[in-house]
Amino acid sequence: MNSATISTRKTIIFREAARLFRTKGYSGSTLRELAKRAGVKGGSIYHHFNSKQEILFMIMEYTMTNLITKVSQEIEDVESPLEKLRNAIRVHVEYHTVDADETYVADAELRSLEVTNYKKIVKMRDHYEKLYKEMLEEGIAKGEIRLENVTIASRALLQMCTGISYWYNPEGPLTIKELADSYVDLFFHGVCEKKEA
Amino acid sequence: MNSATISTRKTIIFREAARLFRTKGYSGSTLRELAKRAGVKGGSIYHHFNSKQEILFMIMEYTMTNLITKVSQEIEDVESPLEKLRNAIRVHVEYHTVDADETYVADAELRSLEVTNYKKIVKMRDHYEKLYKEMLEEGIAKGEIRLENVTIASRALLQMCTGISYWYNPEGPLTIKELADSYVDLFFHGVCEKKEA
Amino acid sequence: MNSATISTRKTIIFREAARLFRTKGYSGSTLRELAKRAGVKGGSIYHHFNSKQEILFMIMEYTMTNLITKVSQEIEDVESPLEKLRNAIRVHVEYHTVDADETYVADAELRSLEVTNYKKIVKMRDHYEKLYKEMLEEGIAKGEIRLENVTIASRALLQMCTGISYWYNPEGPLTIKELADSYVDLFFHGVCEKKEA
Amino acid sequence: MNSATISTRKTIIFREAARLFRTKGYSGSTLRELAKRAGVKGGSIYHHFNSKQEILFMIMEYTMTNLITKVSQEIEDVESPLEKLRNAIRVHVEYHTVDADETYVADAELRSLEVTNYKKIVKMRDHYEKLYKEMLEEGIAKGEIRLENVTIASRALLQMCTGISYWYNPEGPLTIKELADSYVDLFFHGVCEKKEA
DNA sequence: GATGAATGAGGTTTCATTCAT
DNA sequence: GATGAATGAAACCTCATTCAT
Repeated sequence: MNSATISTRKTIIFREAARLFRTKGYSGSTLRELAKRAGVKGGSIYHHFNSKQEILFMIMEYTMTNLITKVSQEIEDVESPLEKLRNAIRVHVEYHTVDADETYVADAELRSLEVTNYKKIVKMRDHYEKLYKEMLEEGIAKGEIRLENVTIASRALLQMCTGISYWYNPEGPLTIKELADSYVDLFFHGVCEKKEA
Repeated sequence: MNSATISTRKTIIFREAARLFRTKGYSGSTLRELAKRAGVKGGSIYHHFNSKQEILFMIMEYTMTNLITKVSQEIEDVESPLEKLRNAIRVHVEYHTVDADETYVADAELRSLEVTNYKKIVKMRDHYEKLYKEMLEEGIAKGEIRLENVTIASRALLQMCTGISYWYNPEGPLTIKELADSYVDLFFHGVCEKKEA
Repeated sequence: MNSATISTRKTIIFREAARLFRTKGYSGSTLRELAKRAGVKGGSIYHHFNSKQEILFMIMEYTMTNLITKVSQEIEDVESPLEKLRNAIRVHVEYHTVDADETYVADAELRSLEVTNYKKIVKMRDHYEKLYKEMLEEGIAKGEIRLENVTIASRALLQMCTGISYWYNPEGPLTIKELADSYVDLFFHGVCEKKEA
Repeated sequence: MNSATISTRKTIIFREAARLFRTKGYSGSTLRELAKRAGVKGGSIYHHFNSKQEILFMIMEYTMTNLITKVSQEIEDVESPLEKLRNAIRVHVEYHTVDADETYVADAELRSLEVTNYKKIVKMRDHYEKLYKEMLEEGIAKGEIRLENVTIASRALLQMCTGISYWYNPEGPLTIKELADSYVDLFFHGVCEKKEA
């Protein structure tokens, strides 16, 4: 689903679903309301999707695929681990402000997935998390990063950055670039003025 | 509701509700299942709570009250802003591992609150967030903290620490103390070895 | 149940039940609300009555007994059929303003009775209606009343007079006596100025 | 809802609802039974009506509209007040035997209406009652009617005539015309043979 | 492709009633 | 006599899904 170019009915439903699921949660959303928002009547959704669950799954799969692809591309040819991390954070933040609905849903609705779908998405999540762990480990190996627990750190980083889609307002004063820079700075150097806090 | 001492039927329902809401979400949870888990029959829940919504609200109110009280006490007589922050983070982390179900729900189900309840809880959240902003601002004023945007930083901190209740397993290898220390270290100093990353 | 003298808890429940059933109907009334109005807690009602249905039945039986007794006494030693009718209407109207709740319920809730109770009350109703039919027939026999259909007339009369308990306000301008006189006049002479309308 | 011509599922539900509400009262009726009587399964009713309350309201609104329209038309071009009254009573009686279920419900279930609906129907009732009061007043003005209290008389008349829908059996011996004539006669001349009763 | 009607399973809630205290 | 907790049946209503048109 290339949301940039084609805007068929299916795309509209997809996007409205993300928006609706974000607002009311998957269980709290009804297909009737989705239909209304998408400008169709009740059962028409079933011409495009086989079930409510399928819509959710496609949103999450689409989002995870995008995240993995974008971040992978961005760090592919970079040498420095810190440079990689900086790029990754920037792309992550950016994407969480552009497709804020989809990323919010992908983050919040894991528990609403049926078991088969759940496994698929968890696998993608692990893959994505692994990208960060590898960057951190590489940084440690090269002496650029000091860290006790890579798992905690990568989770903390992702949690903190993913949270952006919970509150970011594209019409607010902050540009995406400033936001990304703030997060990079925070994660790299913390808030203390001196080392011995 | 003092969950440590009394364990009436109401307390049991309360706790099972937190556990259930955490697992399946508020909308995805049914009172039938809650009743079964709490060991009562269907309608008996309504002797203790007026509605499903009320249970949710009580969980969130209880959690926010606890968080505000605990953190306030912990920073009350402390001089150094960094010491305050360290204590606050420790209490926050600790509480998110002790009442993990309740804190998870309090974090994730804001959107499931009806408008009146929503306003009350948001007010408490703002209060709680303000505690952190004030610590950060005090730290900046005293030259112990360098920071561009206090709002972003406090949100990032809370998001990152709150995330603990999403994955922490009390039977895993990490002690709460180690966990708290890791988060303090991360937020204070970041991951970079040197300043010029 | 002598409502004039004793006022035990049972009497209070009885009266509040009539008031409640009148306002919300039998099916629309709950024992919890009745309990609250009567100043007791939930299940205490069952110390005085065996079931909700029993309360209803007692209200209706009490009312019909009263009506039959009062009217019978009032016409017992009277010669003239018209005088009898006048007295009966007066008593009927009077009682429908005094025990307005009970009479309203007795009139409106026949359908809420279970089959055994239903039969008993219908028998009393028929008895009561028969009193009026007999007065009318006696009046016809003595040439004081002209009428085509005694059943229709007695029903019309009772319907019209019973309706009082639907709207009569004891604090309004009309006295009970004026009201009764109006109904007697209406039923005796109609509204036409001349005979050939 | 033109019950004479179209007979869609919605119309069927509407009519069965009137019949059911009449038999068991609004509160005493269940949508399950209504569904069964209308030949649909449970929730299907909600494709045609938004709630049980809406069905009740529609029955009452439909009935009051019909009554007002029919009576208004019938008296519109008539000169004599008594002739008007005669026509009005005839139409009223007729309609209460034709749509006996609906008129019964409209009469008996005022108290089951929610506040907004209640106000609307009471307004229509007042309008209808006013038609009768005006006829009576006009008759008094022209010297054709003698009457002390127009309100009492119009209420007594309506109560007495409306009562028909409580017992009229279309398969019984009485034709509608005879019935109407009896009521007109009763209300016009009363039952007394002579004036001085 | 779209729609409106229908379904049936299940959701939250209510309520008469029972019973140990 | 009174109470508060508990029950279970049933109430109204919702909703994902199907299907004939």
